[in-house]
Amino acid sequence: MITMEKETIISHILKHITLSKAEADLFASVLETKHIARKEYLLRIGDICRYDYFVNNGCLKVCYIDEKGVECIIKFAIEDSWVVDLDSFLNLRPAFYYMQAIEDTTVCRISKLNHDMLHEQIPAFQKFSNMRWQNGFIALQRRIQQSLSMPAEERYSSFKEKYPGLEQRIPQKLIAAYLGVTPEFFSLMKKKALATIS
Amino acid sequence: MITMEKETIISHILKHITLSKAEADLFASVLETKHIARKEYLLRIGDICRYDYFVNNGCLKVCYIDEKGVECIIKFAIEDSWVVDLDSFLNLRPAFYYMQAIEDTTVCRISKLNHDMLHEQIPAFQKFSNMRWQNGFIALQRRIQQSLSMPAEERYSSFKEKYPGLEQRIPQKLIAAYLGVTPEFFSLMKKKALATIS
DNA sequence: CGGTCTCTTGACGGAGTTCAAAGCTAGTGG
DNA sequence: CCACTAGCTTTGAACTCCGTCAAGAGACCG
Repeated sequence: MITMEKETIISHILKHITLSKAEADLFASVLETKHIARKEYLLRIGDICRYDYFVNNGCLKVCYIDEKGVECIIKFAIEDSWVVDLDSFLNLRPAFYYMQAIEDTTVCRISKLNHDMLHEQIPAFQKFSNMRWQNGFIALQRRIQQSLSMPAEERYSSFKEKYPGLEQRIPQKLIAAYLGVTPEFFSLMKKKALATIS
Repeated sequence: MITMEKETIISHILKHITLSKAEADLFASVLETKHIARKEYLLRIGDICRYDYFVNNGCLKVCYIDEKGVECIIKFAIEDSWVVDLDSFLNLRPAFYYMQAIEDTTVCRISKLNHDMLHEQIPAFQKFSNMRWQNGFIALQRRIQQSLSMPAEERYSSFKEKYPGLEQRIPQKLIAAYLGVTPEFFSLMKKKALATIS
């Protein structure tokens, strides 16, 4: 059965590669749709990440806990984006990251077994994967630059560009955790920014 | 002709995938060896990165200049590692990074045309690429964590783990640029670390 | 030798943290 | 529909890490 969620993910993929009808059907057949309520976990630290996820709607945070016990957010997974703990998924290692729903969220997931099968059966899918990780690599490089050489205020601007509208949907302490500053400092920073404008 | 440099890169690849004799020969036939003297550039900002490089020996720095005019080093390319400005190479965009030799260096390079050809002709090569960018992605994620949540001293430890012995080969201001601190602060930090031990 | 590059040292300033307290919001249950 | 609580946000003071500027000490070329 082809649900609306499956339609979305397939049309997302078709933006990047071409699939025959048979290939698209094969792909659709291995997708599983899953709902996660706000505050529920999609993956916990130490679990093995056995699925690759595509977010249909809602929003997840991907985090880890640093040595001081502080939650750091490395990415928000919003609608139309992929999310996986790659190291755990590929190498069957305990997950370093955890993923938790910030809003009620719907995802499509693909098991590792099916993921490998798709790579074998569909050459274009291999190509899609390649593109995905190359682009992911480029995006991460950009984030490293920013965290190395931009002050919090500019990182905040980048956040707003990268996730338009997300600021209105989530508590601001999560933005602080994404930027790598304390909620207290983030609050100050916003106030100062406003004062500069008016 | 199969030179020593070509041997090295091929045996590097064979650690990860299997190639037939014909495939290995095809691969070897498109490699070009190139020498870069210390302080020479392999790529300048704004150029198009037309090759994918494998470093046989020596060392390069991969850098950009931030808005304040400071050189930031995002990676050292030492012997047995790959280096390319991915965004420039894939999308034919002006390079954001530059690459300069820190020591006399020998590389093997593959043009974009041949790179694409290898992907078409050798399925295993596609797989190798995939692996490369997935691992690159995992490594970058780790570096983001570090720059977000570790003080300079711990980032310094990671540097020493990641590039064993490199510290002795390069000026310490380059390490500071890699860690994202000023040479002055780095000098202080090292002194303090020594004082703590003794 | 002399000049450039690199490393060290010190005084000072600013960005961001920590801790603590108080004010706000938004659920939640009665 | 109100009251209560838990979590979020703001504010402020003291503190830390790290940057800037400046000056001197080595070190490595030509």
